[in-house]
Amino acid sequence: MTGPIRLLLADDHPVVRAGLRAVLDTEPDFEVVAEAATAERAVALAATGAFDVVLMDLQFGAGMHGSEATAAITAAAGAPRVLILTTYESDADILAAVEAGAGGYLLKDAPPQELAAAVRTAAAGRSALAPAVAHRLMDRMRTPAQSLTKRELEVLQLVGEGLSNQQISKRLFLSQATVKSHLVHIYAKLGVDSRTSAVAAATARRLIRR
Amino acid sequence: MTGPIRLLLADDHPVVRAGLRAVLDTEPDFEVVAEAATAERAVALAATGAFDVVLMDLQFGAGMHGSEATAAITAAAGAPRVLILTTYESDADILAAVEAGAGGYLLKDAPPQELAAAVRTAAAGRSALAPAVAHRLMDRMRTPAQSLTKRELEVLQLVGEGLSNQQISKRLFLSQATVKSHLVHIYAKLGVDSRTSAVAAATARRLIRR
DNA sequence: GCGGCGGTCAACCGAAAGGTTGATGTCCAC
DNA sequence: GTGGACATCAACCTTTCGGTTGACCGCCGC
Repeated sequence: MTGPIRLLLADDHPVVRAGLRAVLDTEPDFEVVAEAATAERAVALAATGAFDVVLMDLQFGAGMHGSEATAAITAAAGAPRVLILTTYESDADILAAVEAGAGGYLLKDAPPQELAAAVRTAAAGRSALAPAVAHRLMDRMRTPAQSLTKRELEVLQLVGEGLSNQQISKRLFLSQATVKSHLVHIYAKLGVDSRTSAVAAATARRLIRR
Repeated sequence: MTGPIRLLLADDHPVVRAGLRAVLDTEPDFEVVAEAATAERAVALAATGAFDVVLMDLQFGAGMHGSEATAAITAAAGAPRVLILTTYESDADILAAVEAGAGGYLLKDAPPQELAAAVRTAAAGRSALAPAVAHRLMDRMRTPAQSLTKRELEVLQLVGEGLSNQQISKRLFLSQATVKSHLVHIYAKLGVDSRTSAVAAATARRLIRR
């Protein structure tokens, strides 16, 4: 890398953007080139090819979700690396982000030097994971039997939001039979026997976000 | 007020503190005197009397909650004004903050100039509310209190822990008919039609703890 | 190629939950 | 002491959910 690492900050909170800029601009090898207040704007800016690393929030107030934007950005050839920077770590979020092609997953409570190190790691083409996130992934590897699949987490997340099987089937373009099938597997893996206890168990294990 | 407005920033995210500092330090009449990464630390610092306004987050990663800290700070004579600065606006959060003596309630997605204006408003002894928050309070005034009774919350809490009506009835020494009766009232008050969506709604409004 | 896994769907049944009506009793406020 | 809010329970009915069995397909690894 000849020049500085060129950064795009994507977060809907002006204060967070200012904080990231303050923290990262002091690093001599970084250059914060632009900011985006929406995921859509981040996708558009990233397509210009003017960035090496995108720092991407997951939750935007409205519109596209961060993981969708990540997928859109990384789909292009010569795309910048995308670093997820969010407040929570749930299996559902982490899997969606990795699936979307994220080059790292950080938590907003990270100290500045950890943040800077992760950006350099991502810029170098390696994966940058927050310790808490890495720990969760290791746990998942160790016990693959009782871990939920991506699809199961997707269903469980919607259950946690209070949707009925009918509503979930429509949201995910499935039949109710398939939703029930997933739920049966989920119950077995979590050792429960109802949707409410599944949500309680999943919340306790931070499998889904509340 | 003779000197500048002296500020204390209380937030567990280094990035957010840096952002607030960056945004507020550019105002000539503000002086960010100190930062606190925990609510406990904020209470201790506020007691020194070296501040005019405290910018307080509600959710800290661990330990005391922001509304508890607010109550502790405002209880003292000659206490600084406390401005809540958080991501979400739930009825329960807002009420707890007002109850605790907060002098304002802002959302983190506020533009910097709105933030600065709110700080000056609070320093002058007036109440500073974000438009979205003010709107919620007006809504609450218009619609009569529809709050859940103690017994209903008790039932809802158990529903949230994943118990069936049968299990709840045994736990509370009731018939299933009574449990169902409570649930019907709960659904009506929350505007939902299933136990899972009731839990989701109650969680979002911080009516029950998870 | 074959088996296993993940994802999809159908049909069926019993159990649980949702919804309604109506009733009793207590407590408190006006 | 009358009305209202809260809590308790019963009977009844409809809908949803939980559980099972069985099936088909695509993908990946051996």
